Amino acid sequence: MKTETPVKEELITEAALRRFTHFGFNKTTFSEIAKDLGISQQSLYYYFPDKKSLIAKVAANIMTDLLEEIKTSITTKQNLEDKLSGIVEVKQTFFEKYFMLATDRPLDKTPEPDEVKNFVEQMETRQLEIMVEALDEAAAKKEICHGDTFKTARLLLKALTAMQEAYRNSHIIPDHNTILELFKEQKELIRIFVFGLKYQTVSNHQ
Amino acid sequence: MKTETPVKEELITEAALRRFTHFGFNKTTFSEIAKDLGISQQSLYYYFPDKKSLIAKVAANIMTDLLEEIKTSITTKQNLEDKLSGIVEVKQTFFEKYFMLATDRPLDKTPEPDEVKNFVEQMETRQLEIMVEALDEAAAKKEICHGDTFKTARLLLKALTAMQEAYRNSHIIPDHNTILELFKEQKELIRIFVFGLKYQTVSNHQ
DNA sequence: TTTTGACTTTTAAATTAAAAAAGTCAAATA
DNA sequence: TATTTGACTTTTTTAATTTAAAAGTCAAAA
Repeated sequence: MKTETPVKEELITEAALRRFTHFGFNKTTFSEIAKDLGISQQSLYYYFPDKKSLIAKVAANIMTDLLEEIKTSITTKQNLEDKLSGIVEVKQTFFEKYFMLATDRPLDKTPEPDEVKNFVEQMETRQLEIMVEALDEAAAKKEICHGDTFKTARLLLKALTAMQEAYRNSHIIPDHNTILELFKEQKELIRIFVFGLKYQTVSNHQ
Repeated sequence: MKTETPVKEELITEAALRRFTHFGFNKTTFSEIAKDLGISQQSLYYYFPDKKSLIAKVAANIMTDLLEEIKTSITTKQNLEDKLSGIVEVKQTFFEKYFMLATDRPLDKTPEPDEVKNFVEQMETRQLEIMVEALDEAAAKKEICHGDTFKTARLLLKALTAMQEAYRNSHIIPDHNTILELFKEQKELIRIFVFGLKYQTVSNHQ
C-alpha cells in the first residue's frame, strides 16, 4: 500500500506552492518542481497524474485555508460591520500572498483549468453563504432591517470582488501600498453599506 | 479658406462612428470609412492627419454627449438617490450603445491611444465632480450627513465602474439582458449606499 | 510500492514571409 | 487656394513555418 505517499504528496504540494506563489501556475514547470525536490520529473507523475491535478490540489489547499480563516475571524467579531470587514481583511492577506497564482505565460489569456475554476466557484458560493449567515444573524438581532439577505450579500460581494479584479487588471505584480488602499476602500464601502442596511431594506419588489 | 471642411469633417466622423460602434476602433480601417463615403482614402488624411486623431474626435464627441445627458438628467431629479441613479442610467445607455468601441483586433490587448485615454480620464474627473456636487448639495440640504464628499463620491464611482468593468471582461459582445441586470445591481448599490450616508458620515480620521 | 530512463506528443516561443493597413508626397483638379 | 487623388513607402497584422521546451506515456529497474 502507499505508505509514504501522503507525506510525499505534501512535500510536493509544498514545493509546488513555493514556485507557484512566486512565478504563477503557468510559469512553473513540472521539471522545476522535481529538481527542487531532488527527484525525477517522472516521479511527480506517480503522485499527480497531470499538472492540472497538482494545481487543483494546491488551489484546494489555499481555498480551504482561506475559508477556515474567514470562519474563525467571524466568530471573534460582534457586529455585522466588523464581521464583513474581517472577511475582507482575511481575503486581502490571501490576495496579496497568492497574487501571482494567476500569472499567465502566453500573451493570450489562457483560461484557468476547469479544476481550479470549480474551486473558485465553490469558494465564492461558500463565502456568499457565510455572508448571508452574518446578515441573517444581524437581522435577527435587529441590527439591520429585514430584507432579501441573499440578494444583499451577493450585491456587496460582487462590488467588493469587482474592485479587487479592477486592481488585478491594472497590476501585473502586486504592490503593497496600493493593495492597502484598495483594502481601506473596501472597508469604507462596507461601513457605508452596512449603515444603509440599518435603515433600508433590500426591496424584493421593483 | 476651408469652407466645406467643417461639414465634411462631420460627415467623416459620422461614417467613422457607424463603423466604430459596430466593429470597434481596431477592426475598422481607414479605407473602409473612405469607401463608405465614396471618397479616396487619401482624402481622409486631408481632414485627419492620422487614425488616432479621428478616433480621438469621435471619442470626444461621445464623451461630450454623455456629459451633456448626465447634466440634464441630474437637473430633473430631486433627491440624491435619483440623481445618482440617473447618472447610472445615462451611462448604461452609452455603455450598451458604444460597447464595441473597445473591441481589439490583436490577441494581445493593445492599449487605447493616448488621445482616447486622456478623454476617458477627463470624463472620469468630470463625472466625479458632478457626483461631488450632488453630494455637497444633499449635505447642504441635510439629506445626508456631512463628510468628505470627494472621498465618498470617488469610492462609489470606483465600485460602480469596477462592476461595469467586470461585466466587460466577461463579455466580448454585449448582451442586453445581463446588462440590464448589472444596471439594476448598480442602482441597488446606490440605494443602500445613499441610505448609509444619511446616518453615517465618511470618516476622515482612521 | 516507488522510482527512473528513454520515448512520444503537445504546446509555447521565435522566426520568417506575405498581406493589409497606415501614412507620405507631389501632381491634378476645380 | 482649397480639395482631391494616384503612386508610392513604411509600418503593422496575420498567417505559416520552424524550433525548443514542456507535458505526458510506458516499460523496466530498484
